[in-house]
Amino acid sequence: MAEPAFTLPPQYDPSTVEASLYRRWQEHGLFAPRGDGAPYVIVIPPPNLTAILHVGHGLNNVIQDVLIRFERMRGRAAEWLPGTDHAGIATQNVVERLLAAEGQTRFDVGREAFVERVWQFVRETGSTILEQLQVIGCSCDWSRTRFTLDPAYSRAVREVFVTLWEEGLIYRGHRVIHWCPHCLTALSDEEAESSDTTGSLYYIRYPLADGSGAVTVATTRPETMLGDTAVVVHPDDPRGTPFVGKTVRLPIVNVEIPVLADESVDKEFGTGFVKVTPAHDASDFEIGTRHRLPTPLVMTEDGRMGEQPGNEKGETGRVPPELQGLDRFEARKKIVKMLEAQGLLAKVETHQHAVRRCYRCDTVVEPRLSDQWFVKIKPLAEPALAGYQRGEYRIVPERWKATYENWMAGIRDWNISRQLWWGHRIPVFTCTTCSHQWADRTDPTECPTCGGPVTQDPDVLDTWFSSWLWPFATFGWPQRTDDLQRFYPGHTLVTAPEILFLWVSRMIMSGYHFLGKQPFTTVYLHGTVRDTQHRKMSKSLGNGIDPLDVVRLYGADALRWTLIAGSSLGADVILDPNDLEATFAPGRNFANKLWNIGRFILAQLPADVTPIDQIDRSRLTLADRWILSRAQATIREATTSLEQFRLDEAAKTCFAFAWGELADWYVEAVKPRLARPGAEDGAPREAAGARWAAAERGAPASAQAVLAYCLDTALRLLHPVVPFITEELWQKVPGRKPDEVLAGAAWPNRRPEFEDHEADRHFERVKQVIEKIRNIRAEYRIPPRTRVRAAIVARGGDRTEAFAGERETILRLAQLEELSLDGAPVGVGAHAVFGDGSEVVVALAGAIDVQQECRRLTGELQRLDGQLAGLAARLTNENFVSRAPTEVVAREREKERVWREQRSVLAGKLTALGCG
RNA sequence: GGGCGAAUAGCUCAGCGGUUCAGAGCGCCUGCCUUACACGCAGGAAGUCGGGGGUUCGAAUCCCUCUUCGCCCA
Repeated sequence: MAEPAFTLPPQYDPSTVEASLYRRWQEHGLFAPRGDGAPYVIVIPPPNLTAILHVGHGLNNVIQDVLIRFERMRGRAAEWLPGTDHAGIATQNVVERLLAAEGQTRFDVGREAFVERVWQFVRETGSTILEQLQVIGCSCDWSRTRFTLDPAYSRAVREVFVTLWEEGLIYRGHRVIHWCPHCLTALSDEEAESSDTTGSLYYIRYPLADGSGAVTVATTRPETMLGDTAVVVHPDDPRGTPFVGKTVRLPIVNVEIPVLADESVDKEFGTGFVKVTPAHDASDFEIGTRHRLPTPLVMTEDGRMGEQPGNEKGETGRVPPELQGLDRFEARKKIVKMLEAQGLLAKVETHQHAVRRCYRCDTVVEPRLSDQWFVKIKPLAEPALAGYQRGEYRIVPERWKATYENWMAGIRDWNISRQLWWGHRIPVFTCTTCSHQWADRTDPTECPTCGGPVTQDPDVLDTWFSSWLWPFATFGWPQRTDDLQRFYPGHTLVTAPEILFLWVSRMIMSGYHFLGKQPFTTVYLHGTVRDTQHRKMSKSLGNGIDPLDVVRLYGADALRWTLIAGSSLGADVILDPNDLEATFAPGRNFANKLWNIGRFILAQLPADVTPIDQIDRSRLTLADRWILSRAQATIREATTSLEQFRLDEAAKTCFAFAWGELADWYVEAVKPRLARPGAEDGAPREAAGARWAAAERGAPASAQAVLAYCLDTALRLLHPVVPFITEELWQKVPGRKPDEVLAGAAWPNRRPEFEDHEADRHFERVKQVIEKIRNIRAEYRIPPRTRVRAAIVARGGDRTEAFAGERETILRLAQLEELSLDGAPVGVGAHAVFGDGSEVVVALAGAIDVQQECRRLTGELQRLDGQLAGLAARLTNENFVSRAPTEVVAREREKERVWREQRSVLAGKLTALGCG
């Protein structure tokens, strides 16, 4: 072909191609499952509809995209189902803030108008994050996008609730739950996240009613003392025995409460005496129940001190006027002061303890006695756990096994009611006439028992009570839809460990309970994205990275590359938000390298480039055979790595092939062949020194075919990780039909006929020769332009013919003017000796410094002697020879033989040079 | 208090029983605008694989222990 015109710009500019490539994929309908291959299903962990894409989402979704693109290319009917969840608390909070900006509260506008307002918000911004996923290249099946408040999805939620109700698994619990005073709702155990906090432990004296002294209790929450109804001590604690049965006078409140014995008391904690606040502490509630204590609430729902209407047993007067309405933390300070003034504060210690906070707003959770709906979870957990133990699904990495099993075995009932307006209204109805209460699949107009008027429970369901149905409600359950038949059970669930309990385990439970099968076969738990101080990236710390900034600066592929290549199985990903350049440049550089590999190769290819399977293999050069063989190894390794979720390994393997082998060696090796003027396909040529080769070996056409094949293979292999750049280049490969798209192309098949261990070995030697010559050149500071003469003496397993076949490669890449292979001396020179004894000599007449050369070779010799000594020690060790596997011993003996050969050649050189 | 994980080159990480396995990327040093790429090419320096003990013919690699850090559960 004519002098190639490099029409492509020398630098890849992602911003000009990404959006249109994404559109192209969508127009081709590639993201919906195609063909009749076995399905491969991933359901997305639905982000909050209020969420803005952060780099954690980025990691999570890019991993899913790599997997789905890989399986799609392998011919599976790939279904990656996207969507969002309605995020009850988070969304309600956001809209309440919008209202607050207008000077209103949700109570001002009323429930119906408020919910309508939220829907308006959802319609305006609810799909923001899904659109952002497209920017980073996610190939979700947008035709099946779901939302947990879709009508069909809502029917599934209701069906599940009513079914559980009918099965007797839903009950009304009167107990102490986690209450968020900011969100004004109950939370489940999993939504109240505990964190270790440095607080104070206050020791308070409670005077005995009979004036005979006092007992001292220790507490981290002094304000709860207003609700104390007893003091307990362990029955075996000798310190307590004299006091059990007496009463103390509760300070400030000024009521008398009993001192009781209870086995649950930890004798080691504080003084051994524990105050009991049944309405504001879960374990105190249990103590209270055992001893039939009253349960006065002393705080309002928004976390202020106050009597609560409906306070049982009509007890009032526990909160003195000066504390009424005071925030609980203000009250704590004031109560401590009051106690101090009365001489009742014994001491204060700093104290490490766990404090639970609301997972949505970070407010300190207040334990609070209340009535809530609970799911009896053991009957759901047991089949799910049994299925795990039968191996019906697995968790990767496996180290999560113990955590998961322990949690499932010790699981506690699930509080599913939330005092919110945004969400699935709980379908429990009560007759105002006869008090009949039931759950209903449709909204009743009258009581089925007495025909009286009915009211619906005002609360909504926990958002997780809808998202735990995600793997099947999204496919139409409870309808027996085609999608459900086809896509349930799914395959891979990719998420972060922090929602293993909150979400993953519950999906598994609901899957077993409602469909009798695990929802997916593999749970892949990836790491967390952190900054260089290993802090989780968060908005409040300001250490986050905006993925869209990265896309703007370096391209989506650079972002994806960094996230995938930088995170090994389940390990955290450390990124530096203060140095985006250092963090993402490797990805950008790699994309640009690929671009230039493509730019060069494409410029070499004729429009009718020969397909690799039509090439006469006998006409391939050593370099051809080598790169073709390397391509097979790369296909094999990348495929295996992806199958094992080792995405980083797959990425790095392909990187090494494309850059380290194809670009650095093969492309360089074939340049002379491609540049040969007038070279025609199959035309005989005079290959200087190619005595062993057939005359037509190494024709440009075969080089072109090999280049085309290797480029095509590399692009296919890398496509799941860096889809944009690979697609852009692949489009330009000759012979492409207009409707062909890499995203819809096949994963490369291995071609065993190109696996060639001999070529691997021989070309490896050619590379070493070149590297050794370059190394000598650098050491002797030979200017890059200066061409020198060199000689190779092939010994042992090395073949002169192999070097002869790549003579031009060696000449070019080592900057030689002449290469001798016939053992003829080249005069004074620098030597290098390989294992097996093969020798390289670089002629350095004039430049050579004999003393330096002696030092160099002596160093080599000493290194070799060290290695030989180690080997000898092993081989003379009878234990080693008798106990080590025979193949290991044989390998060591072979090594010794080769190194001895190398040593003797080296020693000969030293003698010849006259070194001391 | 219980459980899990991490500690390998200046940084971020691979390697997890066999010495040409002490590696990669970034950074660093020295040369190069060699007609695909300076977001590049070539060469190079750099780690007693956290400390100690043990198992083994042989240990970054397995076991114990200590130290430091992180996470989860109570």
